[in-house]
Amino acid sequence: MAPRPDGGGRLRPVGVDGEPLGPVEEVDDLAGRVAEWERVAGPRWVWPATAEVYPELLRAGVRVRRCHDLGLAEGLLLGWAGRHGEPRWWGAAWARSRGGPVPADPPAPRREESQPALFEPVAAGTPDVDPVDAMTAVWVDQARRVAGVDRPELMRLLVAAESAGSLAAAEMSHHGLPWRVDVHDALLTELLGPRPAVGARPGRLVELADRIGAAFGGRAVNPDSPAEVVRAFAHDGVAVPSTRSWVLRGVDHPAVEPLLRYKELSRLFSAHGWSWLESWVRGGRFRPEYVVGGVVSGRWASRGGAALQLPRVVRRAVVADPGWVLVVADAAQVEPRVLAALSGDRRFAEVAGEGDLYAGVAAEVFGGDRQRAKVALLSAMYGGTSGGAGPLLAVLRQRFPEAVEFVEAAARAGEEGRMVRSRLGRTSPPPSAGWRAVVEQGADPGAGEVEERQARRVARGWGRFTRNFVVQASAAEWALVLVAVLRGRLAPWAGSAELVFFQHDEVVLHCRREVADRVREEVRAAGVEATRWVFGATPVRFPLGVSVVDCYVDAK
DNA sequence: AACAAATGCGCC
DNA sequence: AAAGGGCGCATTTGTT
Repeated sequence: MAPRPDGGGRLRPVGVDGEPLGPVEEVDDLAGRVAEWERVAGPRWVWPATAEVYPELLRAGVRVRRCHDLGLAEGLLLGWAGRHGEPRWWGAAWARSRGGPVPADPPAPRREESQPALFEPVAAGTPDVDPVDAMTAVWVDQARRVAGVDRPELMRLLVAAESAGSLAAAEMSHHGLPWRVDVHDALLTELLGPRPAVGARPGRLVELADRIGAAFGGRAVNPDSPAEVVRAFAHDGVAVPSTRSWVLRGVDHPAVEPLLRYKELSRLFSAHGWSWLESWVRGGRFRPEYVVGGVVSGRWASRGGAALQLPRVVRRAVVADPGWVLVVADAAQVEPRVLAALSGDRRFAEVAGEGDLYAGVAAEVFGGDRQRAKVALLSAMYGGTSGGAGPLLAVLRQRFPEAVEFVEAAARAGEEGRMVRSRLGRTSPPPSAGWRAVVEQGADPGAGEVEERQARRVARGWGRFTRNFVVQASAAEWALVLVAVLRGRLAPWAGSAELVFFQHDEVVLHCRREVADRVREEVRAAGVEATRWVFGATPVRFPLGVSVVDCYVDAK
């Protein structure tokens, strides 16, 4: 399908090999035609980019079951080939498949002009090519490239899940997260005082700033300025490297307590205060825009409203409509479970059965000390060794050698500048030319100690990235497939149960109270199904904590 | 005045 | 001995 900026477009049914099954249709009401096709056939829509096409369909009241997002698929396939930086929109993909010069960027949509923007790049090169033909060619070419990777069935799943995720993302933005402005406002007033005039600080912050000044002997100190705060501490004979909260917590000075409180409240005020409410909540809904695959690891990013960083306190304002409830599903300890499944470490997989994984590991090797087990595992997955994690990791390795070796191998690959891949085939970007230059300089026989040390540091840094990539990206895939499966399972409940929020390993649904129990079961079943899709017959379990609540803050 | 980097903190 | 993955956003500080 080739949409036009004016709401019309061209489409044509094709078979699985791209062969035409009917004529190209040119319609003025694309949404209406899509709805008809959905009714009679339920096709997989091949289109340029869900984020550009689907929101408008949703506004017209049209949902689709399946799609193939050419841009997202292109990104995955380019990444597989180690060509992460190249343009991934469908026009570039088309040019690439023809061996022609690849246009850098899609033309900006220009609604007013008669020449539809999406047609331009094709028209510019070869005026006689129909965009529907070009898109079909890209789709066929992508299928061919998927078939060429070493586990085509997994890449096929990834491409399908990414597209399904893009549909879910647009639907979540469309539906929105239920948001009670009155509750949020009351919360802000309770913590900060009444809403201040534009440009002014709320009363509670002014009061805390005064206390901070007084604690520094009456000097004027702007608590928002780290440099000033550091100087003020120095003046009182207290050397602090920075004003980070965790640093200040270890400092003995009367200004610390009000400073910490100030930081906390000032962040609430500036990041999720009244102006946030005015910018992002409309008609009782918070509608963030999700960027599917926006993070290298395949996690989603978001644009606007810091949707994926909603602080716990403001979740109090997320309240189901009357007669509705929120079903909040949170996958527990996904990343270590993913590591268990990825590595095939039998003993580790056993402790990654049902229940608390960290406790299981603790019982196995750390004498029941859950905290040490957690530190050891985080260090394995992130590459950190602070807080005495190094020896703990060594203990972990003795008991779970394959699991630890799996992440160590990924780290070595990164240190050597090689790429690594997730379970389904998402590929880490190659390191930059600057990185290679530094690392190679360090390996040079004539290199000095400084260069060697820098090279080692830089190489290890990239190793930490690839070490984490294999786990984080595979975890993101499990969650992506969960969303895709769940979306399918919820289709019969359209209008009574909607996905409204997704955050890495947590989904929130808004549904009528009377269907909540059945929805809860769908969520659980989707978790089991996602595990089977991504990892096959693994003994590892991915338990989902599912709460049915009126308010998001009450989940778990 | 406009832009970029650094700082700090929220989430997973 | 030290060494910690991925983001978005607001504010301050430094540069042009």
